[in-house]
Amino acid sequence: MKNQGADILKGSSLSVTSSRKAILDIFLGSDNALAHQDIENIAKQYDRVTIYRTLQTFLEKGIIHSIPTTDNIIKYALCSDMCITTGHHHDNHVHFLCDDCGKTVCLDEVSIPNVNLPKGFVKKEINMVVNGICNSCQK
Amino acid sequence: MKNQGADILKGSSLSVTSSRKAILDIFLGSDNALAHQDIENIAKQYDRVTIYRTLQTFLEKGIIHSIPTTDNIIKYALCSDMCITTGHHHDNHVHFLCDDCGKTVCLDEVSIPNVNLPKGFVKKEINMVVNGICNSCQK
DNA sequence: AGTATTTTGCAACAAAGTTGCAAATCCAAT
DNA sequence: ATTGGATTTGCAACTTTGTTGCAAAATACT
Repeated sequence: MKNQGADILKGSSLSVTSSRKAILDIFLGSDNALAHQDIENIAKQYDRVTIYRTLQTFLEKGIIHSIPTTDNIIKYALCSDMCITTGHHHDNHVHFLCDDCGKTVCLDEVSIPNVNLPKGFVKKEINMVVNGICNSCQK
Repeated sequence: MKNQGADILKGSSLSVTSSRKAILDIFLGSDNALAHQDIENIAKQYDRVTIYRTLQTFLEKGIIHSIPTTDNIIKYALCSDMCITTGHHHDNHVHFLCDDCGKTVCLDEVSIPNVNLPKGFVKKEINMVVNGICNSCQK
């Protein structure tokens, strides 16, 4: 557990740098998806540009995935272990955006149902984002 | 049909101005969803700020809806007649984003399937965006 | 440890979005 | 149709977000 971040980086054949470890640790320690801005606020010691490039790299390597949300802020979350180890994305889960606290979470246990598209449309990827009130804000 | 734009504006108790009519006409004449930038390119005679404000107003009045897409560009499309007349949103259709031509279209005939959320989560709105190849780019 | 490669931070820039305010436009009531 | 009040527009200035090139620093390889 000690060097989980470094292990993930090595596993994706990325060089292990302090900024990458720090950003990865932020994701590992967060229970919700994070926007670029969130990372910037927490990892103040690193340059804006470095954070942009790191997130980009993580996306390409499949370490994180991006979530298109209705509040027009791209959020990122760690991919499940399976994603990282196989290199294939199985982001087949629903995302939830709380209208109250604004947090975006992966509902890993809720998989996206299938849909039938009209003739001529070929499906490659599906994103499903549900807005509402999350379990913490609920009362 | 002549003053469809003006009628929609009056129906939403908005004053009828040339920019609003022009932007509404662009939507009425388009078969796919449009980004702010698209509008700006077509309606060159109007100020950027006016377009931002007009889109904002249309959103608030429920004349258009926004579609969160994976390409990180918010796109807007007209709401169905039912949306506008009832004032309630029934954007219960799937959106399709073509990876080839980049167009985003409403699949009005494909409704979003239901999902069961974990205990404590209350669903208010669902967005479903499918990426792939559209019927025009296929072949 | 020494060298080649990769990554970082800085500066400068480009694009996207916001705000305040005066001038122009629209609407409603004479 | 004209006038007066409210709304909308365009401009300017600004903030935020994202990008690019390059030299210095850190990392990896042997």
